[in-house]
Amino acid sequence: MAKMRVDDEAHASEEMLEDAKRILREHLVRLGLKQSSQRDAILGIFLATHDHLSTEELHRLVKEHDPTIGYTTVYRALKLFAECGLAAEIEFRDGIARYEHSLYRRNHHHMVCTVCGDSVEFFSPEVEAVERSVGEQFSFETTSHSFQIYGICHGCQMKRKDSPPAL
Amino acid sequence: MAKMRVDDEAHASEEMLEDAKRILREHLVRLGLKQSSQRDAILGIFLATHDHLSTEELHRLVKEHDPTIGYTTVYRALKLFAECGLAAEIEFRDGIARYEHSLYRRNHHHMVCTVCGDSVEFFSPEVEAVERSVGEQFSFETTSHSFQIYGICHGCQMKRKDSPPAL
DNA sequence: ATTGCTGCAAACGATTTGCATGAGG
DNA sequence: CCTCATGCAAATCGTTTGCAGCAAT
Repeated sequence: MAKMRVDDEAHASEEMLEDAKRILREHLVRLGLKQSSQRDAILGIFLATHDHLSTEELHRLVKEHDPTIGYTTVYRALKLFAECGLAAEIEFRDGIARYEHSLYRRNHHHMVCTVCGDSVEFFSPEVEAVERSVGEQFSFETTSHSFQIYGICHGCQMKRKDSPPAL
Repeated sequence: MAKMRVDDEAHASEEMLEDAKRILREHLVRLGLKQSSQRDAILGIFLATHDHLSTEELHRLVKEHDPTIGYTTVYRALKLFAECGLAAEIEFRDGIARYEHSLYRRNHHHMVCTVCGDSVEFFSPEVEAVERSVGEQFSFETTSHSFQIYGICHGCQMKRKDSPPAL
C-alpha cells in the first residue's frame, strides 16, 4: 500500500525491460511477426515513462529519439504491446485512448479530476476480488476490468471557492 | 440483491416517468431552457427501454415513433438527461457512447463479453465504498465512477471449445 | 418579440487502413 | 526471395457544431 521507493522502482525497471523484451519477442514469434528497431525503441521509451500516454504523446517522445518514426508505427506498436499484456488501455472520459504499463501493475486504478484532468493512482485489491466473484457467479471467464473514479481534486476545489460559482 | 419482480418494475417505471419529467423540467427552468415535444417523446422512449442504448440506437427507436426527429436532437437530449442525472454514460470499450437510466440505479455495474458484446448487470456496493474511501484519502470531492468487467461469457466459451482455436 | 430548439449538412478529431517502399528472416 | 514493417496520405466513423427557419415563452 505504501509507495515504492524510487530506487526500488529503478531497479525494477531494469528487470522489467528484460522481461518486457522477452514477452514481446515471444509474442512476435507466436504470431509469425518480425522484430524491428523501431518497435524496440518505442518499447524502451514507453517503459521509461511512468505516465498515462496517449498515442500522440508517446509519438512525440519517440520523435525526440528518432524523428523518422511515424505516428502509425507508434499506434501499431501500442496495440501490439496491449495484445501481449505489456500495456493496458485506460479511458479517462476525454475520448483519448491512453496506455500505461500493465506488467507488474495489477490492482492499480485511477482517480481523475474532471476540472483539470490530473489523475492520481490508488490501489484497491477489493476490486480484483469483485472481478473474480462476479465472474464466477455468471460463468464469465474474466480477462480484465476498468475502474476509474471521477471528481474534483483538492486544488480545483480551492479555486472554485475563490471565483464565483458558474452555476 | 434479488432481482425485482416484473410488476414491481412496471409500477416503478410509472412513478419514475413522473419523477423524470419533473427532474427534467426543473433542470430546464434552472438553466433558462425551454420545453419541447421532441424532448418529451425522447425521454419517454428512453425510459421505456431497459437497454444500454447508443445515440444511434435510441434515434432509431425514436424515429419509429416520429420519423421527423433528427439524430442531433436525440444526441442533445441525451446530454441534457445526463446533466440532470436521468441518464449515465457508460463505456464498453467499443468506442461508442451508451446511456442507461441512472435514476434509482446506483451500485449497478456491467460485465461485458468481449466476443459477442453482450453484457450482464451486477450489483456491488463495495465499489461505492471504495469511491468514498479513496476520495477521502486524497481529498477529492468524488462525483462518480466507472467500473466494468471484461471477459468471455459462458456461451462464447462453449463455442470456442467446438471450433479450433484461432491462435 | 425574444430566445431557445430543431434538423440538416458540414466540421472535427482520434483512430484505422491502403499502398508503395524498405527491412528482417 | 518472400513476408512483414514502415510511413505517408487518405478513409473512417462517432461526435460535435454552425446556421437558417421554427417553436415556445
